[in-house]
Amino acid sequence: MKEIPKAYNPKDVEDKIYHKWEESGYFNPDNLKLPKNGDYFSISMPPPNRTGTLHTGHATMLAYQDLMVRFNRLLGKKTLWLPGTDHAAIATQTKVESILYKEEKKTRHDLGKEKFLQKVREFAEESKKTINQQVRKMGSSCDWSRERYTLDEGLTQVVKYTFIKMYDAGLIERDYRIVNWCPRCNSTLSDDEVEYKEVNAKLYTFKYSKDFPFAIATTRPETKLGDTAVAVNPKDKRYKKYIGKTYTVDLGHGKQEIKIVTEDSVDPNFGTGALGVTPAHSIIDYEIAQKNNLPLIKVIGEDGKMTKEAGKNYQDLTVEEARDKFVKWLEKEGLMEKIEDTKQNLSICYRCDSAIEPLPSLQWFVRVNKKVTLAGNKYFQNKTIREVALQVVKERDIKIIPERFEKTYYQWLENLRDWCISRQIWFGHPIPVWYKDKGKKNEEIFVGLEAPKGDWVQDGDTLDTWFSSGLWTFSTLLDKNYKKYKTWEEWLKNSPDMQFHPTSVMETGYDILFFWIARMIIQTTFILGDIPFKTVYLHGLVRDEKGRKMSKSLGNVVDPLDLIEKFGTDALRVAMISGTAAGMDMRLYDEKVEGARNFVNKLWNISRYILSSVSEIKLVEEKPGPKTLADEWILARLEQVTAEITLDLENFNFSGASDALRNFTWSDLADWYLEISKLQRANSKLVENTENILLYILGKLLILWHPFIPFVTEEIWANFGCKDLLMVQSWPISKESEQKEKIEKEILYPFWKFEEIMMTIRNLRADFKVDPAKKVSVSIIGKNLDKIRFEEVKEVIIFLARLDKLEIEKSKPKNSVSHVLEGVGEICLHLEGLVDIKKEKERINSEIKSVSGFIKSLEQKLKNKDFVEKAPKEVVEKEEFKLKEQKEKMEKLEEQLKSLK
RNA sequence: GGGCAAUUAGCUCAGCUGGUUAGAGCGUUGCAUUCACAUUGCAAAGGUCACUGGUUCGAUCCCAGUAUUGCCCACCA
Repeated sequence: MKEIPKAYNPKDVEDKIYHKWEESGYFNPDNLKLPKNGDYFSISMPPPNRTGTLHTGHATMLAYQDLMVRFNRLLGKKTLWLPGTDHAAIATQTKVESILYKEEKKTRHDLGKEKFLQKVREFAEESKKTINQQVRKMGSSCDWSRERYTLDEGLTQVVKYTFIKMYDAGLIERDYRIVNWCPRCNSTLSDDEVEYKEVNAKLYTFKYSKDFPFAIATTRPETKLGDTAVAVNPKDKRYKKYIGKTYTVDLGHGKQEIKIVTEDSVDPNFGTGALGVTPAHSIIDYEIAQKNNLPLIKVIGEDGKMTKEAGKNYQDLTVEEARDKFVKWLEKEGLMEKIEDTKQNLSICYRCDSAIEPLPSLQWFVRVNKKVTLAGNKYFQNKTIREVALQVVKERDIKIIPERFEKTYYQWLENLRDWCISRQIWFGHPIPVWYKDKGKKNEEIFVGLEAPKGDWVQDGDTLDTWFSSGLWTFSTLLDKNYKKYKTWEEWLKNSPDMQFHPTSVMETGYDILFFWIARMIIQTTFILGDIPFKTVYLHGLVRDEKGRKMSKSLGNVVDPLDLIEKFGTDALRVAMISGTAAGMDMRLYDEKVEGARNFVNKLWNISRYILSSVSEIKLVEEKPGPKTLADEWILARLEQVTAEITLDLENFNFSGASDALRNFTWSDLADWYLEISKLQRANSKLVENTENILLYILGKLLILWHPFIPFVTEEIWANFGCKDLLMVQSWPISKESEQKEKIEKEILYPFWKFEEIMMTIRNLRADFKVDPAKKVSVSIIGKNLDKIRFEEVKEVIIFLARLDKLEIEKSKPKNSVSHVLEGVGEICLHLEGLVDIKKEKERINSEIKSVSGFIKSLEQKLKNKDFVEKAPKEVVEKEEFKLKEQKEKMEKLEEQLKSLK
């Protein structure tokens, strides 16, 4: 007898087990013993931002990824899960700025660039430590020896090369365009980094001047100081006569020319139907201006204040001040017609929630609509970035799960504008561009890895953080010692770890489909001429109990570490994976994790029962021969559930796999076979074999559960006294050829037989036979079911009592039960009753009709060559099996019908 | 405005290309329980699969429409 604690206590084992794993070196694929077929499986961990701590989103991704990684490692594949962190330029800088202000009431400018960056680096380093510790807490089996950081030397080198290559190909250019400007972050943002918020606003309707023929409406009067046109719908009769004319107006800051132009998108029913065009401060207006060759007047500056061009009266005022002043002026001049309340969709910065100010600025852009041809690149042959990004998904080089997100992705690509990649942030990858005589007429530009000799000044901006994240799947696999390689091409080609590229799966939340997934596809196809990953699996977002998004202001943020503290990592992992479907949001709350914890404890006690009671603890690797029907049944169920969850896991149906395994473990194994085993072990002829079966099943079960709940399974495994760890055992799957035979002989037969008995007993169902004498007989026969589950047998009686056709009273069911209780070997009940032949005939006939229809449709399906050839084997086999089943059923029904006549 | 999804038990959700009796967890109710496990066992109650039509021998599933909710994108100046 071995002493095992009554309840599983995760706190006692988790850290200890993780240590064991880490020390074993098995996280590193170089240390795995591998079979000949060299299949690999790799995942790049989406690098958490170095902004602080782990949240539920991270916990979710870690649970899913570790599940896949452990499963594939057990399958014997060369498995790599590469961890790392992201510098998250804007997010990290913002965070440090707010800490700095809170603690010292200083801004980054008070400190100066170098000192401030030093602070950010320290903060990022601290965050990394915390995060890595928490990633370990989740049980992640990632290879720490390959850990990377987006600001690593090697990765920085890749970023530079990529920039240069894209610049040389003409895909990156510097241009003066309207950008999204965040006055608080003091930086540009890409279109995807802009969010929207509905706010109450005022809609002002006014005329530019007394002699201007009609009024316009706007929520932002102060920008009208920069208007150069008014756009009307070409079909709008009211304004037809003014189209093409130019008016000179004075808005109190000098003369300005307003031209009347047409634009299809103008809604004649909104406001006055006339749109004041401010080319410098609205992207739409900018596009209208370009079509009509209108000048730009920049009235708002990067600091969020009015510029010189806004006129003396307004210069240096904030936007709000300028608005008040201008509105007062309009009212005084009698130009204001009305002020109404309205709702406005305000654009805000996704990091700091400040209002975005669109304004023209000289920035670096990635051109998405320029056709390029790259030597040796199978994708870029006279194609644009947009076309290639579309192609790889449309042609299924990359598969997205769930599929519906492919459509979302296409839509994003259709609306895609050039990507602004320069940021006026200090923390990040400097842009590898140098200028001579910057801003002067004879300005020279140099794009390269290092500063050229002479009087050159580097671009002060940094790159969008997603520019470096977009390279993540391969930049992390390149040899750290890049100096070893003569050329960039050699580095890409000959780095040993590039054997893991393209990565097998990219697993992440659907919220960064555009931010990240799309960028990786764009950049990787450009640089490597290859895809970054074969499959994208998108999980949903974690919400609170009421389905709300977690947010600090609501105070409903769930800390995964709290849940781990309360229920253990394994429980949290199961809770996150079960009861969800791909891409669907999930709710997380204590009760759910508690349920999972209870299951983990159940598994613990199953093994406690087995391990503490067998005469000898040993690993039984060969399947013991079954001696009873119950043995046959449980072994067959194990095979069946193994096949089922293997298929589920391969098809990314994680929730289905965990449900199936849980049902097998709890209902079949614990509730049935373990009870039966107690009786079998009382029999001296069966005891040894039964114990072997228990040990065999437990061993396999631990492997099957390991990807889901690695800690508890590894801890139980240790009791077997094996040298090697559970995490590197072999997944129990038999060879394909054997599999088919097994299904016929070993799985189906005992499964159905025992299942039938259980069904009969449990679900109050029995096999009916109607004989010519109008009598119904119900019989239940099961060997080796003696003295087991008497409660269940009671149900049979209750069932019979419910069939009012049967003369139940006479058979005294209660006595029958006691009779059965005492009986040994066989349970046999026999009851008789009357049946309505007419109704029975009708029932059978209608059933025959439906079954024959079913058979017909199945036969048709199997005749269809397209289906037989294209559908997966399992599906075709399943259909064939169904046909067989239905034909048998048909025979039975016909027999029944005959017997009624 | 465009798109995507959801609507299944009191609650949270599964349901894998249409097939006998629609499932699970939690909750509720009753009973049991020194024998691996109260983090337990056995059972019960609880569903017109949102609604209306259509296709089919057969629809929770496919098609059309309606209603409600959520999300994404575009954006109203």
